[in-house]
Amino acid sequence: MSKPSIPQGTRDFSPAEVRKRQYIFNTLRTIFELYGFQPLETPAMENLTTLTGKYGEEGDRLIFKILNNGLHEKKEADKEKLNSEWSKMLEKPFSSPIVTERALRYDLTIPFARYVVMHQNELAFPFRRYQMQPVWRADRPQKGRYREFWQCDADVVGSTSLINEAELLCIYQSAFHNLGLTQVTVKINSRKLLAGIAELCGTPELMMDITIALDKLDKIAWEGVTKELQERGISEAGISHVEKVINVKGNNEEKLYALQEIMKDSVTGMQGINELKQALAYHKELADAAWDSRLEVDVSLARGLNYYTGVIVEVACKAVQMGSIGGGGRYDDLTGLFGLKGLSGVGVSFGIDRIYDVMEELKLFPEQLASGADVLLINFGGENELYALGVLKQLRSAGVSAELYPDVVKFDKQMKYANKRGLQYVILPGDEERQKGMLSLKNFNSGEQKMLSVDECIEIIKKN
RNA sequence: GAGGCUGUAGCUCAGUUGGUUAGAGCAUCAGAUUGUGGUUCUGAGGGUCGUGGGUUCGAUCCCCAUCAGCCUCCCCA
Repeated sequence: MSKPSIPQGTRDFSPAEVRKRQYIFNTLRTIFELYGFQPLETPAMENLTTLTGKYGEEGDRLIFKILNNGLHEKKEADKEKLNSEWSKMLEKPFSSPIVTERALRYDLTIPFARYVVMHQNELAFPFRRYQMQPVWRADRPQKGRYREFWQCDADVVGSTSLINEAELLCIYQSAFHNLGLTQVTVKINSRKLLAGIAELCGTPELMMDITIALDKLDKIAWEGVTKELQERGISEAGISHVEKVINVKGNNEEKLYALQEIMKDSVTGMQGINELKQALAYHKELADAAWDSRLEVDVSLARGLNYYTGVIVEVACKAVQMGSIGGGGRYDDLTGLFGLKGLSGVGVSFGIDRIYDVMEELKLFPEQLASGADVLLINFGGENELYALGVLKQLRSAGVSAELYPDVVKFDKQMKYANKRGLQYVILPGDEERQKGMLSLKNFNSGEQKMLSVDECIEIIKKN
């Protein structure tokens, strides 16, 4: 017999971990609902053709594909085809519907776009939805990177208003505030601003190259970026333009003001700046002064996914060495990929596994999440067992979460069980208690024990 | 796709410059204590030293291969 194990990059979540994760989910769900977003769930698997080509070349490689069933049952003619397709797959990155036609969900945005197109006639636009489900990526696991992880997304489709951007920024800030996660920075930029930079360089077609190089600024510093820009074919004049842009300092207003001067010859760039200004202006009206996460215009922010077209955001927590804990942006024609033109969308994503890791490292989970039921009834067997069942019923109908030890085993074993479970109270329904119609209630934290009626027990337990 | 580190009890890890019977802590079980847990004491069980091969009189240790896990780059949540 082999040792039991789980696939690389996946995890079991033990009770205490699930409680903490639910705490995050519940916090986010409350906010999403408060902002008027509706819940949506989509299948764990999608047709492979729905996913391929949406995440770039690297993304395609990371899609978990599902092998078709019943390959051995194919007719002989099909098997020849199967063999040749299989050979191709061994030579190069290649997929064939005869071998695999389904794949695990890679993110929540593309399935959402697919859903919107399929249900366009039923939906009231602008459609606001939130979705909290696992996604899978065939990446190599490392710190903060899993092959199965959960995303919580909020998107609005069918509206170009920058109020949406402002609302989503508020959702981020509100969520991190409610989770007690400080030292969070929400970075904001615009793809149009990046396009404007490329225009200024005289090489608008190299926007992606400039973007990718610029994105590495905090890792490889300006010198490294310069080198990379040279390698990617940007002229010296262009590089000096880029340098001017990234050297813009100050608060958000000052930065945008300065960028306006630099960008004045680029229509697209100016558009990006104006959008940022407008989004921030709306945000100012909507934001709560108590939220302490920073909102920072960062022209080096790029975002990998290639469907973004407008404002883009990314969230980082400076207190912990960890990749981004969230990201998002506007995509002008996402549903166009599935044949529905002219619908603009904007959304944000929370990486809840990373948020969990960060909160764990910073010890931000509330203490009381750890415990489960409130009280254990000791099983003394015989008539006492029946007496205990009656008490159990009363406790539960009063809303006290309670359990009876199901087996008649040694007293100290039952007590040890209660202790290990971290329960607050133990009730001893023994001979004496039963005869008096009372209960002994023991508080496990103080060690104090009293003979009480059921109602008194309920009152004390509920008060705690 | 490239590179680095680590595989010894259920868990976390010692260990042997190659030697007979491989250890500790935690956990588990039993007892001290058959209606009082969390503290303490006593005892017990538990290992193909990741797998395969090589060197050797002898390998958990050295060499090669392989698998798995962790980490870094790339990319991302």
